[in-house]
Amino acid sequence: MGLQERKRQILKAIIENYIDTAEPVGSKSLTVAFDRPISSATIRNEMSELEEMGYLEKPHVSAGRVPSYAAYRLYVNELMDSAAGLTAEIDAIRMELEGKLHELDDLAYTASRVISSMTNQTTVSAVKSSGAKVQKVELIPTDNGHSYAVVLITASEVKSKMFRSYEPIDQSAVAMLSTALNLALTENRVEYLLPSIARSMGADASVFRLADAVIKFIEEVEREGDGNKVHVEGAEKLLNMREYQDASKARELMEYLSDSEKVMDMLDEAGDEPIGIKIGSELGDPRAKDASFVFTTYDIDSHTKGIIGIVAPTRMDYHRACAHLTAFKQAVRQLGSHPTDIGENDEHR
Amino acid sequence: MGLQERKRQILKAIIENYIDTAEPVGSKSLTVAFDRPISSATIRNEMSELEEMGYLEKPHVSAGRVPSYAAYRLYVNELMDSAAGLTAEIDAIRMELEGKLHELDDLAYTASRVISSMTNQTTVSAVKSSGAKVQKVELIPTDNGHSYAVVLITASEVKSKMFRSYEPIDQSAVAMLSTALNLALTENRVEYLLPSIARSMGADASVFRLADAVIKFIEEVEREGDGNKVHVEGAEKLLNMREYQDASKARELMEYLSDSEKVMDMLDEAGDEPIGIKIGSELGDPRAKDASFVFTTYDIDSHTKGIIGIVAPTRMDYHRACAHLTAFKQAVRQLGSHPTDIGENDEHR
DNA sequence: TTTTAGCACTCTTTTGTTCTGAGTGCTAAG
DNA sequence: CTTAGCACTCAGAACAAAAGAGTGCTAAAA
Repeated sequence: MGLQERKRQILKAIIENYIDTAEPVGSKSLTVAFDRPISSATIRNEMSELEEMGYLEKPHVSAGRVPSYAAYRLYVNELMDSAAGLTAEIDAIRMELEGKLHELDDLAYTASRVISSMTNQTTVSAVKSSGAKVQKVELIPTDNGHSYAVVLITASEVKSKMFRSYEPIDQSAVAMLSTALNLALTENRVEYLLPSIARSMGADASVFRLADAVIKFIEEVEREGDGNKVHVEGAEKLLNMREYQDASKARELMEYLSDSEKVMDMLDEAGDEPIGIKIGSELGDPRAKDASFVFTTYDIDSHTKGIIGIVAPTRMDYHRACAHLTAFKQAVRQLGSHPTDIGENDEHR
Repeated sequence: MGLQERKRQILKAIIENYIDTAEPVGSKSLTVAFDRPISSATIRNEMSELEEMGYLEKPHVSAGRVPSYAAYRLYVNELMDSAAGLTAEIDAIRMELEGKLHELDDLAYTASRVISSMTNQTTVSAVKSSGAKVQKVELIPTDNGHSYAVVLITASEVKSKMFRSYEPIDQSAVAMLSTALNLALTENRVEYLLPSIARSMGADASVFRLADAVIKFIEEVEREGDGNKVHVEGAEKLLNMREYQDASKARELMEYLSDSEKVMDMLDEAGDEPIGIKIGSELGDPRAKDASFVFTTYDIDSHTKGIIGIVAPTRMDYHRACAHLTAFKQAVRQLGSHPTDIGENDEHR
């Protein structure tokens, strides 16, 4: 159902104008926007057809037109100059980003801060590790004699936690426990370990309790990975936008952002496209119906994926957002693909 | 300069009324608020004196009166029913809190979420560890042969980080490095270690680099402690408040909250009072001049302090806020003072 | 001396009205 | 098919009047 070339041009101009000004655009203001000038009347005709097709709406009869959801969808799919043709700008952004993202460590957090301040928009980011397999456990005594640091190592991640016990713990029993735990890990039978420990060293209750706590921690790490926290950065920037001058509108959206596991879901669903774009109702929540989310996912390691994106009104500058995220993605790849001599990598959460 | 009893009563009534309604309160509406009824004219007289003394202001001549900064200060200092007389309510809140805060682990984050949702207000929290002394380092090889988990143990905290090296690292050299590092730690001379390592094992560049990275990490942990991140929870709740219906007002305050190291400063300054209250301009930032911050600090361990507080318009319900924070403080104390058999404790950041 | 009723006065808020301007849709001519 | 012209619509601004809330002051009552 291809749109004729001129309609596309007009629609594109309307959208970009609206993105810029947040104000309904009228036929007159468009006459200047073309090589061969067209009269406002002609544009009006086209506009009214575009309206019939569902690409434009008017807030009221004597306002200009405003792009509809369908228009934005079309815009990002077909009309927008693709990020591909933008290498120069992207390179510039990437350079700037690379200067600020030194380590994969804490990437999600840092990146959301940096991108939020570069774009002056709200960003949302999250990290999820799944299927992480704990491969090794270390029990490290601390000097006072009754606390233990427990360290788990998964494919490419360390997690640690401190446990304290009221009574001192018998050293040799802990050594045995450690061996047993690691053995159980390689054999994948951690869950059966506790009873047998109870049998073999039942006397020493404190070791048993330590074992219990450690096993719970192992299971938790394997089950939940990284805790899946979602981080919203620069929420206040939404309040700069025309469409969120109304406090209760803004509040709704912010609630959606902070409450939502939707972001995690997107990470799960995210296909292979480099940049994902969810427009308005595609976000699947009435509170976010006037917002869009442009995001990208990236791999931190084989078990850990990250997602980061920009949230803004539907009339956001998709082009710029894509550029930034593309640049980010490149910067990460470069950061990751370069296990330099001592590359610092992720940490505990 | 004690205020006569009746003036105090009237002022208190005005403040509490205003806290409740956010609307200037007039003389008439107060006549009902006393045991022995007083006429509105009398109240008007008192009010106008209170105004002269600087406790009341009027937005304009035919509105009621609004408490001034001085009034709030007086209120929290003298007028407000002290939290002490509230044990029943506090107990109830504490019970609820205890149900939700199981571990010191991640306390700052969890607590801010829980308190924000209980009070329906914005909370700010932060953790700072200072003077932490790294006492032990473990270098744990992971199976692939060229990555190392490095674990630091301070007084009561574990921190870990993964380092990768491109080439495999010689095991025995690492063992030596580990010994050297721990020795240097006990002797407090980590900073002198690197050159001597370079001398003794200069051949093996990868070990040298690992050493370098680990030492940097040690220094970073000792210097910066926990990274001092400030966490703001429930920012959107500000947008429910009358005084932040204006988006740009709200934006300013939110900017202040997320940008600010002021919270950290407060933690540093915080004296021994159980609850701190900063009203309006006391926050020392024009962006926060119409807000107040009620906060409390707590010890996670001897090197780690936390702060958590509630942010709201100056006409916030100080009483309730204090009750919640007092309850929180009690809950934490109970959590901490109870190093049960296996008490789970804090983690890496 | 203190309290209170009464009343004039002030100033915001609300409501209603008119006016203006932007932008459209339609018609008829190019 | 495009464009000029024009009547029409409607939101928002500007203005005016009315309503309402609350005060300050005065003079009488306690």
